[in-house]
Amino acid sequence: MNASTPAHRRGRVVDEKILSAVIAEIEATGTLSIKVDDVAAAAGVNKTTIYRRYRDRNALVLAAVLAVMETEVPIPDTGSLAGDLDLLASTVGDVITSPLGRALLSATADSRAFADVRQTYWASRFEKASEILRRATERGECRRDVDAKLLLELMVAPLHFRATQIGAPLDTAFIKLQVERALHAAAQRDD
Amino acid sequence: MNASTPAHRRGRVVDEKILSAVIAEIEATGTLSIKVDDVAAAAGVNKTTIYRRYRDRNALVLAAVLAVMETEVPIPDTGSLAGDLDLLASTVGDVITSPLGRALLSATADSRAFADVRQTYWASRFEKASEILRRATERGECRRDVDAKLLLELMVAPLHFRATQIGAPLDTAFIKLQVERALHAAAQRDD
DNA sequence: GCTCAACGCAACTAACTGTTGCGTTGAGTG
DNA sequence: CACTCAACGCAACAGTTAGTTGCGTTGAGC
Repeated sequence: MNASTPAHRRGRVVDEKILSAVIAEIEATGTLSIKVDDVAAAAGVNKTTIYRRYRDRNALVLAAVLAVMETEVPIPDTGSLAGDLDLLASTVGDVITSPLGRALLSATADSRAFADVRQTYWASRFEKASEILRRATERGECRRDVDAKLLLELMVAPLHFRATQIGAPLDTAFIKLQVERALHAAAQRDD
Repeated sequence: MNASTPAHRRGRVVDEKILSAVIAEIEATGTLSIKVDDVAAAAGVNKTTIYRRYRDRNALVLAAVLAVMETEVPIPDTGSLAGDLDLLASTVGDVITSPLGRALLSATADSRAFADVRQTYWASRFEKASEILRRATERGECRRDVDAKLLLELMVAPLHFRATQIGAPLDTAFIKLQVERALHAAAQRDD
């Protein structure tokens, strides 16, 4: 990401060891409140080395989180709007219910920086997923005046709310219901 | 809550001072990660006294949160389903966007106990608000086979998602949109 | 084989949580 | 009024974790 980094080969190897250790630790504990000492031990690296690269623990966790979020999530292209939304909703559901996902989405109040990360994440995700609606419009499966991002937001919101607040399992029936509501909103008006 | 508490009059006064100090501190910092020393200072009470009543900081915060949540929220009764849902959505929006509400709803990963609190809160809230749908059904404003709790959940979810994840303001237009979607779901089928 | 940045290591400081022992206060009882 | 005993204040303490500092060690590249 930063081509200006001179850093001997050692540097890059250590970077990866640290960040993957952070992720492993977050997944193991289900919390962003990980201990720097644990990360150092898991990465086989001294604590001092970590603090030479990151200002404080927050910066460390933030870097690891950003690294994960940069992994591209493929945009579904099944040939039909229903298929695309179904696949997208399932994928989002998986992310939300995974240990790492839950830790990321729930940790918020303690850091303004993470608020930005969340907002950027969803904005980017909805932006890219809008491609689904664009293709659907070309196929005539979708009204031309549909707000793609809003439609996606309203489809994902119930999944997120149920997983984080209600605590109920994200069963396939519930996911399917959200997809159907989205399809209904995208459908041509009959009146 | 505990009738077996003998406690001289001093006890109850101190209880209230402590809990309200906790709430004030949460509102001020926007976090549940408050410092016990600060609470003690704000309550004009010694730290030891707090630890004599609550096992640890988590128990203290939990008690304060529960005390707040026990304050009854009035169920709207405007005479129309649209009016009731509009008022309900606005109230929920206010809660979600308030400093205290945001702190409560976002703090989650660090404590299993808080997960139960959230679930209980929404379950209780939707249960009581179902009365709105029951009255609407009696007035013929609502289909008889509507799942009241599900309808309310799907109306609230976008508000919560936008406030906590998207970070966008909860403007009246967005709230009104959710109310209209709920009304549409409750409406008699025309086919 | 020389150099210098990256790394390891140990010993700190600082902040916060939770504990302990003891002295002090004050509401209820005789 | 005097006595009692639980509730409270207080100070000092132990334990954990974040973050720092100074110095010795290593290893890639010239």
